[in-house]
Amino acid sequence: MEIENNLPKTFDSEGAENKWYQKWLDGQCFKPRKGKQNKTFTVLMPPPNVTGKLHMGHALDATTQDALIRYKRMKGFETLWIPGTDHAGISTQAVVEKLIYKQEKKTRHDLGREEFLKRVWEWKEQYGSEIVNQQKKMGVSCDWDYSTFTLDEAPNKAVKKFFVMLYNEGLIYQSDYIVNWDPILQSAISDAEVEHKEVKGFFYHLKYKVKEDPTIELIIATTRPETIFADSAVAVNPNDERFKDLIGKTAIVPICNREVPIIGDEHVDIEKGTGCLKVTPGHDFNDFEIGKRNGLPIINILNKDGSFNKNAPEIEGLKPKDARKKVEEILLELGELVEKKDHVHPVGHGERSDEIVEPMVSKQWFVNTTAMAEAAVKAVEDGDMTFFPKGWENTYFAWLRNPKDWCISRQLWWGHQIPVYYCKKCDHQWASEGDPTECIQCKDKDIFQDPDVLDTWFSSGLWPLSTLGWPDEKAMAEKRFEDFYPNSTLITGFDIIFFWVARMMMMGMKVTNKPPFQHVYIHAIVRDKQGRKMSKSLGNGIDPLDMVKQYGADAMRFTLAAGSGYNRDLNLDPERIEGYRNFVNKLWNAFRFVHPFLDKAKDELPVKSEWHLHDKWILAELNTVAKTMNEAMDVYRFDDACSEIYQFVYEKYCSWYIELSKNILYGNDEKAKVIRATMLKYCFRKIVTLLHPIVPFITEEIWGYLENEKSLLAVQEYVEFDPGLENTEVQEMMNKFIELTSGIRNIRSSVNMKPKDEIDVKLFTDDKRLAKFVYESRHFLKDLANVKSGTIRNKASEKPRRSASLATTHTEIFIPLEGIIDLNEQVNRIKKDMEKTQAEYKKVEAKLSNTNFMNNAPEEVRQEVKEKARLFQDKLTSLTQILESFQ
RNA sequence: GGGCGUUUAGCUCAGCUGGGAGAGCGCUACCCUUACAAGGUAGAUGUCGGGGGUUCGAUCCCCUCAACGCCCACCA
Repeated sequence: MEIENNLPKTFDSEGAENKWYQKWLDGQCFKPRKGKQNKTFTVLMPPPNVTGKLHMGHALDATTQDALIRYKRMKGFETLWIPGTDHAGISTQAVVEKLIYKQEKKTRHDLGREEFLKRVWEWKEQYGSEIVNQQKKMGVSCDWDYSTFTLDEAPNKAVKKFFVMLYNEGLIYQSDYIVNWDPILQSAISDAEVEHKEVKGFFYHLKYKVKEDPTIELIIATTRPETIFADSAVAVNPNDERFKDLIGKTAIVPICNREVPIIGDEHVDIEKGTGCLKVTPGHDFNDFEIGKRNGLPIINILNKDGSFNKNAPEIEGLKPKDARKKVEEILLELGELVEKKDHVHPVGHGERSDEIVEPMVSKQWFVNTTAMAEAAVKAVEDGDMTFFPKGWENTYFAWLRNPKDWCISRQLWWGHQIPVYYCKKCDHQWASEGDPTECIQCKDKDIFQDPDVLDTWFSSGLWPLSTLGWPDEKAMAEKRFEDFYPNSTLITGFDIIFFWVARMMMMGMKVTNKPPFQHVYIHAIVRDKQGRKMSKSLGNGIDPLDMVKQYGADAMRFTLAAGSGYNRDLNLDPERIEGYRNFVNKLWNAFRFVHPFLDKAKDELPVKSEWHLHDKWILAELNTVAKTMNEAMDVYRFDDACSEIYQFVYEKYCSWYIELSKNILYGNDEKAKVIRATMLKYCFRKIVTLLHPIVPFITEEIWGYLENEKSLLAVQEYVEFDPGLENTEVQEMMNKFIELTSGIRNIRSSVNMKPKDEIDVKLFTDDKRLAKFVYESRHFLKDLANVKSGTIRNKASEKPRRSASLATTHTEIFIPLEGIIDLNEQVNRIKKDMEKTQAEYKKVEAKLSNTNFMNNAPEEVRQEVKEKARLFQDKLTSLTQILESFQ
């Protein structure tokens, strides 16, 4: 019979992507709507940088979040997924500065602050939404009306409100402090933005003379000889027998001949270096502390661009690298350099600029995080917020249990300007949420705002609050702050646990006393197939948009979801995307098979008494999958959810149920046809429903055919476990039936039979239920293994001799082919099977004859082992008899 | 220096509270069988990093060694 099929042989992913995304938007599917759970579920998207281009990390973010939010939406939660973009102070400013310089050879200083900011905004309007369009290609189902930019009015209000709050509590303070100074950005950066890298350098040993006794020469080890101009002391350990008598005397710094005190400080390690330390409070973190303890002066020898200033006249204007050479030369001339040897040591680099950061003392704004960090730790300890996988809380704790004050000022222009004002007349300083025009103390109009902007993470940290309108009451009501705060789950990568997660926790709890989210799911970092980080310099990046174009968004998404469980790396090989594209196509073709019979199918399942054994089986299997998938999705095991449904579609639905349906659908029993068509359709509905959160496009496309586009799958109810569909007996029978069928195919293959060759099969089993099952399925064996005729009897019956045969633990299979087959080959095959089975039998036998095992193992386990032994024995008996038949 | 993690089939990884080693991809043979060659059927492949211990029993728990990775740390 020829069945007409007007569906294309391969799934048109691009067509479906364009069509359905628009339909979802038109249908308002991504807006919150009340469901049967009567609870909300909120996810906040980590805002990508406006300068960004969608990379695999974003794609993974998008996939896991979208799968989760679609799942919860279908489960009947009132879902909200909030999108947005980040102004990314440093990188955006850098991008635009570069562009302007390239086009006009002008720096930002040439343009002035106001004009420069205007240009950045123009750039943002033009290019800032690119990444949003790219996200849409992945099918993200966020509520775009909630979309927020970190420099929008709402976040700006939030930042000011929070800043002023802390300022007035005394938790924000300004201080001369040693900070990491990035000479490229010409700004302070926070500790977290410093990356330590191993750098090859030298260990220099320098001579310092002692003024009181010119015969003594102190040898001091340093990796940075150029900083001697900033030395304000020499320190030794007060317990160091070699040097303790020198404490209180005076040392003379080479080149500049400055006289500095020799002091004793516990910090100095007797073992390390030469035991003598030059103290440079202006350009070293430890020395800064030593300086504070001992009241030493701070000498700054650096300009903002990292070059040396007039405090180091011999090297003024030089950058550190050249300065070091020059100083080395001078020291050599003076005979003060006694040794120089290779030395590898970690050096801090700016995360963004990749330039060596210089510790420098400057006036910066800080947040005292002690109390906030404590609260953030407690929330996780108390279980008010939970990490998935749990192990990541260690990283979180490590950061927050040892909090350092957070340097929040940046000497940039693009960002939230610090809301602190100064009066030129009376020098008063205050913080304000508004835009003051006069000094609040002396009422003079001559005031100015602090020129620095805030660290980007200061505004990101308030993201869960500001995206819901906080602190503006009207906006909060509009955005339903009360309903959607706290968020439900935050999904992000482990690299920003302390940059972002920890700060949101601190800031969210400071404002509301509640953690800003209940769960944090930390997903893997996407790497290339060899486990290397994807980077521009290695050129090993995989562009998600290329992959979407090539294989479809669904394949891309399924691959990422299938790779996302509790692992920390996701090594992505494009071949895997291709593999899952094949799966998507498999699903499509399964639907192509079902499609012509849809008009026969009824909307409701027939009464149970009309269900065929195979119907009961597939519904029971489907039900099991529904259970597992729900459980997996609830704990962010996307990998388990994917493999479960993959397995079902391939191994259960396509390989068996569809094959077992052909006989009926191509037959003459009209009533049976209707029932089977109904079953196939019913299953397909459930399959696409289960799969929808992961592969939304193809499932929506198929749903459109199933329901004649009367509804959208995106807002249907998810499949729940139904105890009424459980049927372990039929599942067990079907497994044995599958084993039998594979056995027959195995024999066919072993005698090199062509698929077209028809066979006669004789089965022998003592399992009566199985015999009945096989008997009722007998017509299907033609389709499954080209069986023309056959019998099924109990094992005591007379069996064919010298037959191609095989035994399972429950059944003996014979295909009488005497005269055609190679008897030796058959005998060898049986013998091999026998050896294997015997080995397995021995293992369990050993247990049963071990009295310790019998005395100690639980009853359950003993029974299991006994049952196994029995099965192996049965199989061995069968195999022995078959072998004898060849005698 | 401190901490975390990884080590299971050629590759990427799963294996829950200990009880017969799994998946996907790849590989081999045969097959264009009327949903699908982006497919089907059958098949091969592992001293579960090394050593020790606890246990009737260890891929799983404990100790130890090794290799690799990541994070943190003040550049003597």
